[in-house]
Amino acid sequence: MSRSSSGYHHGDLRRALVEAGSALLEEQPPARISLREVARKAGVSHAAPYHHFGDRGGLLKAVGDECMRDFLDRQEAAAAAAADPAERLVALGAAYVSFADERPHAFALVFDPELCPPDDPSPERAPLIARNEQLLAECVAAWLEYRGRSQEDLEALAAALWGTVHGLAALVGEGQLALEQVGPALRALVRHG
Amino acid sequence: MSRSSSGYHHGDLRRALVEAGSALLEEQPPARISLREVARKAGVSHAAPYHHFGDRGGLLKAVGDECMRDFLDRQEAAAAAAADPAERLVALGAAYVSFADERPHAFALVFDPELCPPDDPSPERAPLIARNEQLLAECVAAWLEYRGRSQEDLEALAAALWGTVHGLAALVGEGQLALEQVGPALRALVRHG
DNA sequence: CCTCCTTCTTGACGGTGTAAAGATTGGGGT
DNA sequence: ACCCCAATCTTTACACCGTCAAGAAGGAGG
Repeated sequence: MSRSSSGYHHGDLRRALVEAGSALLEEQPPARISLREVARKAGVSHAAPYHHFGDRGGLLKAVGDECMRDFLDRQEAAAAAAADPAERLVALGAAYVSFADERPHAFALVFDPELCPPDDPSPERAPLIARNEQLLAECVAAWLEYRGRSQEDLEALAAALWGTVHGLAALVGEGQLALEQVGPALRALVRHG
Repeated sequence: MSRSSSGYHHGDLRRALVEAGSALLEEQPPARISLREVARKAGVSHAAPYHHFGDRGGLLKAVGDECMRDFLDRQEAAAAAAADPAERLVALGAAYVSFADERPHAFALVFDPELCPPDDPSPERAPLIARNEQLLAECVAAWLEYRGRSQEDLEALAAALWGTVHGLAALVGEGQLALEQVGPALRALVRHG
């Protein structure tokens, strides 16, 4: 079954393709990844992917889902390891930025509006998005309570923090900003109101 | 000279191609814009662009330069129209975000690390980058003085503000955040330290 | 054992980026 | 005035790509 080295019936081609795509993504931006190259890397014909993913976008989206999972895992692990709510918020942001720094193409794919649309209702993506939103909301809510403030503008504050961290991450991922500049930048932002 | 409708010697093909590319960019993301389609739109053979721009990337970069100019003009106009340094900083950010909202593909192109590398030393791009950095630095410096604070961490604060605004702009441009959420988000960020 | 259904291959089509070679034209030197 | 040249654009060609249609291979259930 899984030990068939003869052409047809690969065993678990879907996973193999996603892994091949993920491997290529470490060295190439999403736009440069071709379906045929992924198929070649997985040792199958160029049309094989079409049965598992409808088209090129489908494959890239599956790879993006994998990246999103990694991205989320990292945020959750960082949040879990923090002591108090303030540290937790910082750890969350640090995980966000360092992911973009270490895997810029994966980060770009996750936020590519063509390949990974933001309002994707698919059963693979939707729970990930929900979990990420919830994680952020929880951390911000805990921090607000920790500081003894009202939860009134929880949503707005969450959006603002998301924007700040996302912007720094994007700039780092695109090479516009060095990772070392992020820490000082955030410290300066806290210092001035 | 410029009125030659017969095939060869277009007159000002370079500009025509950039304009055709810019027009396509209003409806398509950079990745979907093909050299041949741009050439077609300009009424010229598919290999014509190669004499003016080395390759596809060259054309897209030229289009990106044009977008960057628009982007900068908008920021400068917004900054010039503001009364005091505080308003000026807000206006700068608002211009940044609204550009990403109105022309998401242009925004994406300007910050595409493949097509428009961040450390591009080319004579078209370098002055634009410098001008933008200077504009931000000036606005932040003026604001610091306006508030009677030290200019010590000017650079770090500029990076932080850039990150914040860029993040919100990117999220809006990618459809992850609605434009209406940006104002409340920033207000919440100011409210809490 | 035979059949069916899933999975994968082969082959083909149009589109793309790019390079090489050929056509056209405007302008400078005589 | 002419000729030649260099710049500009076209034509042709090639490899690669995404996608679709048809066919082969093999496992699962009768």
